[in-house]
Amino acid sequence: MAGPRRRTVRDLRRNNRATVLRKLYFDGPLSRQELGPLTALSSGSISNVVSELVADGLLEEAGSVDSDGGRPRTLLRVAPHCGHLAGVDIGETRVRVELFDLTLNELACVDAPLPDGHHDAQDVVRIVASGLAQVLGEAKVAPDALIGVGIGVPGIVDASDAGGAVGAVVHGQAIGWDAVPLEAMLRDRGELPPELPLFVDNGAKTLGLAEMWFGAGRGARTAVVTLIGSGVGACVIADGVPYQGSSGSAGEWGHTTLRVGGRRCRCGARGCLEAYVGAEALLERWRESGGHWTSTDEEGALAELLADPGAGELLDETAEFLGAGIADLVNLFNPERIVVGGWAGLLLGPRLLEPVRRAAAAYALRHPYAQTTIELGRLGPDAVTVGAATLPLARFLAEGGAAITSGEPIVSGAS
Amino acid sequence: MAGPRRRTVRDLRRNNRATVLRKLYFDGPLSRQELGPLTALSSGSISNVVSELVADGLLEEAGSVDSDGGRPRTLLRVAPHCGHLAGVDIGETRVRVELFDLTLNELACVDAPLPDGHHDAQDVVRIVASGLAQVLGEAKVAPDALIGVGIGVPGIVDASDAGGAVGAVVHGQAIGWDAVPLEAMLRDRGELPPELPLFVDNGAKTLGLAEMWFGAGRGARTAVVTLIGSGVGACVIADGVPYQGSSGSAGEWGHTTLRVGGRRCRCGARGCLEAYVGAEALLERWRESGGHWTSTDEEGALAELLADPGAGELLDETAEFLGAGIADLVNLFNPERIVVGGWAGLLLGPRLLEPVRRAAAAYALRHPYAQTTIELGRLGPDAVTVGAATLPLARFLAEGGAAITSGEPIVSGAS
DNA sequence: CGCGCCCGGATCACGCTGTGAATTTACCCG
DNA sequence: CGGGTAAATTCACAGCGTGATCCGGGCGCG
Repeated sequence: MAGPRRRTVRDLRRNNRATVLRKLYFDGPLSRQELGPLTALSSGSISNVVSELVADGLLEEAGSVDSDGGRPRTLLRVAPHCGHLAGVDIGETRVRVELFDLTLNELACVDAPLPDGHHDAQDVVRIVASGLAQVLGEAKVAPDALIGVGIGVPGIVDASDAGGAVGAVVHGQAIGWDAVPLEAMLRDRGELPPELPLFVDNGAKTLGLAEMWFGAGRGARTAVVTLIGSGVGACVIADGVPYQGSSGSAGEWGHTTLRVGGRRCRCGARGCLEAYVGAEALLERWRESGGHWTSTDEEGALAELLADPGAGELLDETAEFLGAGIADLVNLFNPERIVVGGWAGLLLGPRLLEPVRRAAAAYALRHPYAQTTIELGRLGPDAVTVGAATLPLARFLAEGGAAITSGEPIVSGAS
Repeated sequence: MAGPRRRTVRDLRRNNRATVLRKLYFDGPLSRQELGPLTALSSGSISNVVSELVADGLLEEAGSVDSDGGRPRTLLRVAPHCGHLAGVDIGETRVRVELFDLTLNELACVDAPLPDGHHDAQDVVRIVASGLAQVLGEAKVAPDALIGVGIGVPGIVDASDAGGAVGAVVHGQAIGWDAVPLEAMLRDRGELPPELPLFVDNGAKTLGLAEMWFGAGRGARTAVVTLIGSGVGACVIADGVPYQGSSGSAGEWGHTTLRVGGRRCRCGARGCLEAYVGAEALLERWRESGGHWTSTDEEGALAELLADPGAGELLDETAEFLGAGIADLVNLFNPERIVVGGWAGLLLGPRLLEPVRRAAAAYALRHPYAQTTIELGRLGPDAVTVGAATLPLARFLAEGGAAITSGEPIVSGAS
């Protein structure tokens, strides 16, 4: 597979650039002085690295603060407009393209509805490409000012190079995609700069990333963001980076078995977590127990369920299943934090969180459970684009903002 | 917690030493010539690094092979006696201390039985210390020729520094240990060289490591080694290193819930995997369904179960549970390989492997399942010591064989 | 038997790195 | 206007990997 790759003394500089850039990105404006201890670099190196970064336009000065009686320290920050990022959310019902500056402020956004059911991949690719062109135009950003594009898709993304096609391949049963070489198709249109970093990952994972960077997961080094919507998924963060597994399809928590031989799940197996706590399955169970609703969308229906005093038992049972599922995560991953997200998760949260915590405590081992907190997500489902944009951003920071041209094929899931 | 640490140009050399050392360790004798492409180092660097390592006594020449018409290449290999490793297995019924050379050949071994039930930690520590002294004496190895000691314990090892005590703290319900600061106790005896690297980890995990290094897991970068004995555990390897979680207690697969509200498990929860496929639980279930045995030990009893033609249904059910449990691992971790080990796993393997594969295929998602192979372990339960010795060895290789003196507190779980 | 060839390995000049002390710069205060 | 102070830069130094060059051992050809 991948040959061993470690190189020269130049990489030191790249790493130090990355360290400085990251520190400055996350921990606000800092002076060169403070940067030293924080990055374990000597004052000399800080000076060199910073002036290089300033020359490259990645850093800018941001005022200064007095230092009693001496030269004031000048603060540094990442220049928000030194590059732009795009996030794409390919959902089951719409495509959403959003343009951000480096600090992930929204600059422009377009939404394109998608007809129900199967989506011809070619069509979707066209929509994405024109959406990108549109947001760039709206915000008056040149295409080569794009640092990278992240795309969240509904389905499993295979980052392994199997199949011959270069780049990410998407298997999305929900929208009828089977081994769609999304990255190659997008590139082949020739509208994007040929070397533009392109990242494709599961939409649930990108949502999880957003939650980790800017939501309830902030600060945790190892965490699991659970996403409960119509179906159920999860995004596992180990040591600050998404855990990918051998082919990028790790974290399929929804199809974890909670009852051997139990309810039939839409994946074909029996007793999956999703078959009990996914919104679709939950409503189905409500109907079976005599519930009914008038809303035409799942979201409204679920709200009606929550308002029904007769659904208490159903909800308690759901909490037990969800708690047991979370306990599995606690036992297997031993995270510091578990975030319950997804539109259904956020809707159910206020009602279920406490019973879920109790169930998780009962089902999990004491020791790892004591290390974990279970919290509600803080970001809505629209954060998929933000999370997707996070992918090229992470790469950008990790490279120290270097011109990304060389070697290493750019593939989804690259950390 | 841990401040950011990255340093100087000297680390480059350390890394390259490590790369060369590792390559040579795993892929047998190689010439300097071959080493170049394999480590992505220039011939000059290879020359420098190798001569340094030879001067340090870590490498030695191992014959030469003709190169048609030119100067023959001299082969290099790691010097097996340039250092020694000790592995300790603290089991529920005995302590086992084994001494290895660098290639993990056994040099000496002592076994000390432990009385049943609770074990006073102080006693165990004494036994370990004297065991170490004994194997060193038997093999005529000086204590400072020890590269490090690895210890496998039955219980959860907390590597986080909570509690004030420096070093690994062990929570072992099975032997009545609660927050035993094993590392500190061992060091406080003062018999070991004060800077000797000491690693403590769960015995199941060290067994898993052994399987990864020398058994059925060889070559896989991400894998899960499942360990079925009286109880059930697992060792998760992500990208070649053990996945630890936030406090080192990840991989508690045995207490994953397979049936919400199901059988009571000895951990207190209901429906754990262990409550169905652990040997203890399996025998219990056999008894409930009318089985009986004459052996006094679980191993013999399990053999009798396997020989009983009337137990077919029970075994099929067990296979379904085990398959579902493995499917959970496949869905969550997306490994390239799953190894079924542990004494009970190995005993049940020939009978159960096929039905387990079928069940796993049914319960897991198609895509990740297609990426995985499910295999039997190849190492017996005695490999705990080998796996434990693997811990300091990994550190030794990662440090490029550098004198391990400085900085970084030496703690279990350090990768 | 001797010569030339060929290839593995060592050497060396070069450009690059981070370090840390000395130096310069910028601002406040009296 | 000059002294004091602390931030930021500069600079000599040691160390690294690179890759061209050099050395030397053994084979095959004449």
